[in-house]
Amino acid sequence: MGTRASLASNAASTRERIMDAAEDLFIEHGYSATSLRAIASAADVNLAATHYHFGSKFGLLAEVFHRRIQPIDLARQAGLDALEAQPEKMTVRAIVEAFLTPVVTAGDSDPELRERLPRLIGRLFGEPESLTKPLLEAEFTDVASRYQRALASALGGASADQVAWHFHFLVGGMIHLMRLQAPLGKTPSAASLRAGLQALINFAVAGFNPLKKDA
Amino acid sequence: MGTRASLASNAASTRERIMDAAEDLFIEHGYSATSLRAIASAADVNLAATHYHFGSKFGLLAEVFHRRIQPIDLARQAGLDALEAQPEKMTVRAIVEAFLTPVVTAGDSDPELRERLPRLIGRLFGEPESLTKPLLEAEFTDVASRYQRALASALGGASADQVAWHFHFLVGGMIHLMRLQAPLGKTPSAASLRAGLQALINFAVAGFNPLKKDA
DNA sequence: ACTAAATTCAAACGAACGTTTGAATTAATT
DNA sequence: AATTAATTCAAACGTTCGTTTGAATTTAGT
Repeated sequence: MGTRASLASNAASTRERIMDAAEDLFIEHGYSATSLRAIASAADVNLAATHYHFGSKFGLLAEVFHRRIQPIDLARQAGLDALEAQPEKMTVRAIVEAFLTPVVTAGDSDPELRERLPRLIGRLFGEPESLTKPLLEAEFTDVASRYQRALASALGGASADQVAWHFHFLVGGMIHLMRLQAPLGKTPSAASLRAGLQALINFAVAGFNPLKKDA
Repeated sequence: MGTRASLASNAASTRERIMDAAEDLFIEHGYSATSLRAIASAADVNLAATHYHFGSKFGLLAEVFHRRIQPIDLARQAGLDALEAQPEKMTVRAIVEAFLTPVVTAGDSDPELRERLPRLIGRLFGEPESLTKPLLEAEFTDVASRYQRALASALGGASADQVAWHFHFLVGGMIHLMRLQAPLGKTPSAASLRAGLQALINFAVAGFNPLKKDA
């Protein structure tokens, strides 16, 4: 019996069906409340296929997450690279935009992805830390601290601690935005993700303002 | 066999031990990943006691949540009542403070509570909506919309939609603040909840500013 | 002290869980 | 066509889950 798939013809089809179904169910019910049997059933594959392709339930989660977060991570790195090449454009607003926009633009080509990606991120940040820490440390910690350094610089050398707090709130607003069907009383009316993102950008840029030093 | 406790002598002791243990474990591992056996064991009570006192696992969660959120809810209502009695003090900052401070002041008397309360709230907002919706609708929706109305008024009649978006981000920042040991790269150094709350107040007040109308 | 209600307890219920097995089947290689 | 590897499959592994039962025990009321 093979231990892991490497490259085969229609194996990707099974793998992808499992990942798609898992993503849907993780979003809807969370990780712990989603069973591999429910995933296999929704994907119309045999239960054992989940372990054959992903090794374990957590391994499946890791790949589902990686598939979505990597493009965002790369876009964020590229966005900061582009700003660093033109230092005169390195404003707080530009940095905030570079951090936030990949979340929506990553799904520009695929309408289905555009809907699921934010919800997956919102869900994952809500899972217990013991579950998410290894995932986020692999693909979020680096870019987060890089953006904090850029913000501190653009703010004229503001305190790293204060920048870290504000960056926390920016991320918190982003995550909360990605859970729009969320428990906040009435949801805003024309709730397109893009409009919410623009509001968050304005909110965060204005929120960073008090930290600015004239230097 | 009795169906539910009403008032007895040391029954409250068992009830409270269960709720305390459940709170700890829900915070640490989330709702689904926490078993009633683990709760009963941590509380040093018989497994069946959980069903005797709370009816079901969800019933236990509901009471654990209610015990913590109700004082905050009442303080928030009282804070807005006080501001409405003195309309000249009804500023954006005062409203934001009235909304946020109960989260920390509610635990002023009990140091243990001060540590657990924010983490419980942070955890609960991260649970799947199907689980939290009935809980939050009972004890959060009303006060949230009341604060949104107050903010819209203090901002000189700003658009309800825009206020709703910004209030979303305020709540998102609050929740994220309450998960400080969170997955954000390095945690800010002197991370007392009160310092973070002050930073969030400044962030949010500045964030609401662009909505202000001169009217 | 007696009675009745409230509470605790050990034990078990059926169901669902993640995981493993080993044979059957399909695909790739020579 | 023969051989090997990759994948799918039905079935079961042992464990844990939320819940229920009914008797034992403790507490409250008279």
